[in-house]
Amino acid sequence: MSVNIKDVAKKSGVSTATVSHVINGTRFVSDVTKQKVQKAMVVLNYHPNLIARSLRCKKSKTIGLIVPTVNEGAPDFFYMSVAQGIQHYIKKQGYHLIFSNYNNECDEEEQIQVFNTKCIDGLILAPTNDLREKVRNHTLFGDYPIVYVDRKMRNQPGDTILIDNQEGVFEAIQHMIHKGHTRIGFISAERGENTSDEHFQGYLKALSKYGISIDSNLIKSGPSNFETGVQLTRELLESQKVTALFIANNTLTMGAIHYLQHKNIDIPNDLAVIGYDDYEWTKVTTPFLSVIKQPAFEVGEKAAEILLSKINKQNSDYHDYRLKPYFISRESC
Amino acid sequence: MSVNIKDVAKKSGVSTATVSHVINGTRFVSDVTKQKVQKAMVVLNYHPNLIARSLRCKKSKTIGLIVPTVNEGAPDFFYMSVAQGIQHYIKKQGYHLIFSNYNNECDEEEQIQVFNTKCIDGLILAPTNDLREKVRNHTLFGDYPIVYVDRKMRNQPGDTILIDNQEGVFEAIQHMIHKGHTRIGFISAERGENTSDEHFQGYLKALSKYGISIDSNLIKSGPSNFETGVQLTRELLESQKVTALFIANNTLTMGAIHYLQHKNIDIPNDLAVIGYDDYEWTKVTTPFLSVIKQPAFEVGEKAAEILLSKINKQNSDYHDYRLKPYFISRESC
DNA sequence: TAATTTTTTGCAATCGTTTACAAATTCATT
DNA sequence: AATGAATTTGTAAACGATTGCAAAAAATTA
Repeated sequence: MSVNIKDVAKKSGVSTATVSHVINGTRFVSDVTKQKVQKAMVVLNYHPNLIARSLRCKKSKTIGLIVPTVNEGAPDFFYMSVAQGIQHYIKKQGYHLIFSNYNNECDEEEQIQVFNTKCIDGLILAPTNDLREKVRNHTLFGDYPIVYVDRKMRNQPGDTILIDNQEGVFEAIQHMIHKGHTRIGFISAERGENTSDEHFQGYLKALSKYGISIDSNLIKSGPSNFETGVQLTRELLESQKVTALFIANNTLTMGAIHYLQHKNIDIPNDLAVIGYDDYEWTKVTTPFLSVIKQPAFEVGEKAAEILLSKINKQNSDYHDYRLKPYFISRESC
Repeated sequence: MSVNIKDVAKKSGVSTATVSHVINGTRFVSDVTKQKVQKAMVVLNYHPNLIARSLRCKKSKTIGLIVPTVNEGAPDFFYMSVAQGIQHYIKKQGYHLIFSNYNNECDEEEQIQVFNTKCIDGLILAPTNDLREKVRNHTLFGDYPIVYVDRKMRNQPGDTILIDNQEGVFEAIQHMIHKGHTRIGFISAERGENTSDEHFQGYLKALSKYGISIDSNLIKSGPSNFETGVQLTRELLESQKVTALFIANNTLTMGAIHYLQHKNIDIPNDLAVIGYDDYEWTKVTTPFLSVIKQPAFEVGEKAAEILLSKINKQNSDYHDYRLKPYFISRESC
């Protein structure tokens, strides 16, 4: 792989400038020389060195991605889909993705530092809470555009791609109401994060739209893990009479479903259920689970689209973009 | 980001050579100048440009990864874990990963071409059948080391990291036999791929070790999808009397479990079950599913380890490495 | 044919590092 | 103080592309 532009130039009897212009179409070259050059390129099996090109042009055609693709040991499917969406979009434009998943916050900062030296053209980042604080002081980022996904970064310029969490929950609850349910349980991750808060808002909005009063006994929340899902579901069902249950988090949904199956509760007759995230396991349950599906892949695509448009200076003002989740109606409600 | 080594040199009153040597520790520099240089670097917030370095050193500290992380629209968790394993290992060594997932074979070839121009230091590749044929003719690869994962590439030099498929199945079946089962159903993906063939060998090996005769009626295979899993399980259970069932493929396992839950079959009393791949959904089923877990993360780590050792010329002969799956004993068998 | 315009190409600097080679400085020795 | 050895630094050429500027070649015109 050590054949370079000079070799091609020599072989075809022209200057490197001409070869370069043939490659990039950046100025007129007569047909006859163009063909000489092209022939030389295939004969020598020449491929331009992108590193040299990057150095000269100060464009690497590479974007960085920093997301937690692994969460407490387990792979985080949401961010994986985001990554795939990005990949899908940028590939078409000849861009590359170098990616890096962080495990803790200190790590995250370090990753950004590394990316800075890599001359990335842009960055897609899912910021932790911690990072939001830190970045206020340091000059952490280089002078490339940044797009944030899933979480907002208030004190920093940049676009943000978000999920319309409220709308997703609203639709699900509304669907339940249309089916005649009025006592609807709601389980979510701990309040405080903007995602769970928005979920809760969606729940309230739907109930109030249809004039159903809020019963705080039907509302539970806790840390996002399997056991809590089991636990909260048990607490809810043992103490309250509900005809429908919405769980606003995938891991909690798994716990809930496990409990319900274990207790042989007839879904949807005894209890209608809508869960969160359309992962593979929702197709194993009996009956198949209706869910709110987050448009993770689309988030990735959108992030990539916005980022590339920023890189190419096609627009310069910052926006938040909210993508609507899908309600996937299967058999559980 | 336009502060470069010259700026540092000027600021600290030394030559760029000295700065470079301070950065890399490549020759002796007196303490006093070393400190001047280091101070200038922090004051200016200097970070060496890795692209320039790559160009000069012909080392990019970047490795490429080409795997099908998306398979028929659905994310492929196996390769995702592989990717994470790689990531985990190379990060510690200061390497980066650029990755690319292919959807069809022609795409795969193209991706390799692109990587060649990126000056990757090494490549990790899950080759398709198709690629194995193609590569015979072309000079497709650059002169970097290559490590193959999951599938062998016979006509090309390189190491291969494989899973000991036979051993995994053997252990599972043996476990069933120890529990007293003799009529053990076996469902796998279509024969022909070396993975399914190895699965089948494991089944045969276990049965013959314990002197259990082979009954071809208990052996089913078909394309890897949910419906086939349902279908084959039904066929097996309706026609044969079996007390245990092993499914050597995750998607087929999902179908099987769905059928069994739907039919209200008592696991493990009516039927003991061991499935394939320890994905999240195995913890939703009632009872929790015992599985053969493929060491995907470890495959990634091992691939990275071997590749980096090749890049650093620490060894030069090619090997196949076979990693043993884990048998995870839960409640279904 | 000479002058002028148009078409087509080449020269050489540049991007930011690393590194072979050599030069300057310091130190010890006589 | 002059010499040589040891220590410490600097100069400048790479790496492989792109591109502003200008020159050569061809075509047109007078």
